[in-house]
Amino acid sequence: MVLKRQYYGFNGFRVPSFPKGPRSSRGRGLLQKNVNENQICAIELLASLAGKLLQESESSSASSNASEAIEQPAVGNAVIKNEQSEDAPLKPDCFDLGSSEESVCIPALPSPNSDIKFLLKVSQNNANDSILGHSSVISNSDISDKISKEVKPISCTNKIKCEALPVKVDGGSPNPIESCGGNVDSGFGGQQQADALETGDLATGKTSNSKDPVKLCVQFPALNTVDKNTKSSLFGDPIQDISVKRRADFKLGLSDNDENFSSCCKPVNKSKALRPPSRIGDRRIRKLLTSKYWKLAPKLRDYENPRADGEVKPLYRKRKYGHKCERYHQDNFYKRRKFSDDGLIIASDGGLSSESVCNSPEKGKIRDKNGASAMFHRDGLSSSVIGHQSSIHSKESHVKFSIKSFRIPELYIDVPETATVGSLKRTVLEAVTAILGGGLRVGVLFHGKKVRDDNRTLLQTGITSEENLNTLGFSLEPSPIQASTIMCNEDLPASLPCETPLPISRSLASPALDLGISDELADPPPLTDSGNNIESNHKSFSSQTDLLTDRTLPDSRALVPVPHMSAEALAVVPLNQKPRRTEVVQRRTRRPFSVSEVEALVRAVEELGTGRWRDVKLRSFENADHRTYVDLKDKWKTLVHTAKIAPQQRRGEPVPQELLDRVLAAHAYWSQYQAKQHSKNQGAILKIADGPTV
DNA sequence: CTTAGGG
DNA sequence: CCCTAAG
Repeated sequence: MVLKRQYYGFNGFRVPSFPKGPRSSRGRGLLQKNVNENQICAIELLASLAGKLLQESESSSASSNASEAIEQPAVGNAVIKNEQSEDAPLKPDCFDLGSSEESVCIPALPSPNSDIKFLLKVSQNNANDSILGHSSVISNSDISDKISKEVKPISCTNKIKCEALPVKVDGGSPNPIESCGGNVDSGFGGQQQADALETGDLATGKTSNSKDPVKLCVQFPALNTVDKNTKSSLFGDPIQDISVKRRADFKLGLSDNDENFSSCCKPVNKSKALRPPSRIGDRRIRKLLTSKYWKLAPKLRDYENPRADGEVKPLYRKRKYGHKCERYHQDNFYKRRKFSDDGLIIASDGGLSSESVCNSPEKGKIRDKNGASAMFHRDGLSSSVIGHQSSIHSKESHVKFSIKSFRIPELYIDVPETATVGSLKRTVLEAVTAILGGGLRVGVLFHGKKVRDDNRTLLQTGITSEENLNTLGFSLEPSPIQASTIMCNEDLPASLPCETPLPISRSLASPALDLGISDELADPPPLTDSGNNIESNHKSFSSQTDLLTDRTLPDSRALVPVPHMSAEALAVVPLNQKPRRTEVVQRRTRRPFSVSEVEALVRAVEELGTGRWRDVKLRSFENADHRTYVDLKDKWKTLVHTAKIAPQQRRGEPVPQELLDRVLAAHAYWSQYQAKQHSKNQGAILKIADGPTV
């Protein structure tokens, strides 16, 4: 059939005139962020704290009475003690996060009991722009950097200094904490920041006043556990009866967390150079990880966050970023496991999730001027830990406990209605990150649903009125930290206005949130793309999970249940056992193509034709690293299908008919083209009357 | 690594 | 989206 050239405004279809670039050109190496290897996984950090705490209590129990320890913020306590006991002395200075606008000072020695307030200030200017993102990025890396120096690579001993907890993020207002250091690293966007600084100063940890900050209580989900009884809390809450009298080795045995490790630890470059030699092995592992096993994932977290999409770690990243991580983790696990015999075992379910948002009457609203500013004081991150002393007191007490959740008592977020969700996420992240030391990303939940569009404003999203705030929640998730500063315009160059988030937000925005389990059921037939069936997944959970249940995890509720079994089964991921769920792979999160993406795709295909997906990718999706050429090809496939069906049958974000028409036209054109080529190859010189000219 | 297709 | 066979 002859296509009307008019259809295509420009030159109509053009036969690929240029030869396929040498494959060599493929080498695209971007987003390779050097993530600190020592980046500490939040979970580990927390777990470590717990461990430290326990150790602490035991050691201090001799001289100091338990109450003492109890009175003080566990963190501070632990930190201090650590400092003395551990080899590397803590640096008295704080960690400066770099930008002058936002610096995070982490006092090495938080004074116990002191009501330290932390402020997080973000100037308006930065709220939506890159600066914020930028600083954020810097902050993270910086933190991890710093921490890495202070903290030994997490090892079996888990010596981690958690000086990172008390944090103050502020533009530079005087503050007790601030004395700890200078903004050595600052130097980013001085001008803007200067302005920013003036916009507000929340130096004093006072609640912000005139504005109605939204008070949020962020709750960290629970670290899993192994046992019952003893309850203790970290971070401020009195520790109740920590039965560990002796040294207890602290172990982190995350059943499904190994994945988190991978995401937290450090993304590995995906360049070949960094890849482990054996590809065959990779391949095998990959296979193992895939299909058959990924389904197990749901099981693990199925209880985690029922109504909020469970957090899932982007396991699929492994593929891209290498397998080093895997090994790394395995090693860790192995080590940990070895020690598990006489240690604490903390199993944590990977995602730190949080939700409950407490709407404080007084400060109930979000509004206010410019930048998003958040301030929160740390009465202590609180968490409840349920511990249990092993019945047998022989050598070392075995303490198994679970940390139900960590909480950040008060987190005041004060942002203008015009702030974007993305900035809100960042703001919260800043706060949380400062506290946990990075490695996390924040997800926003509203009405139980994840709000992924970072570009929507709170107003648009409806996160403004007090009533609504009640349904606002945040989730903490392990961050893949691919802070790709480079990837600013992840989206289509041409079509998208560059109001796109920014580096940081990118990572934040990346829907690692969807339960990994997401789609399977949700995936609609190859009709339309898009469609936010994010929520539809919940149901699938149960059914699906059930199938997957296995004895190893008697109780699927990742965090809650403390299987009666030994650590072996639970915490320590049976690394040594069968391949099994140790490596549960998650399905990539669904990312419906936006209209602009479709537009770009159509345009590219019109010009390049089908069959050259790599080129299409390079041409229009170079910066959209989450779109592989296969994705593009698949999308095209669905587009063609969509274009053929009745509009009523289409689902998801409607694609302009105009585009669909172009899809059909292009599809027809290129199909014919291909057919022609084919016949040629066969030597049959078919004359195709109106075929496109070559 | 890419394509092309089925699932 | 995933998985794979093929190239």
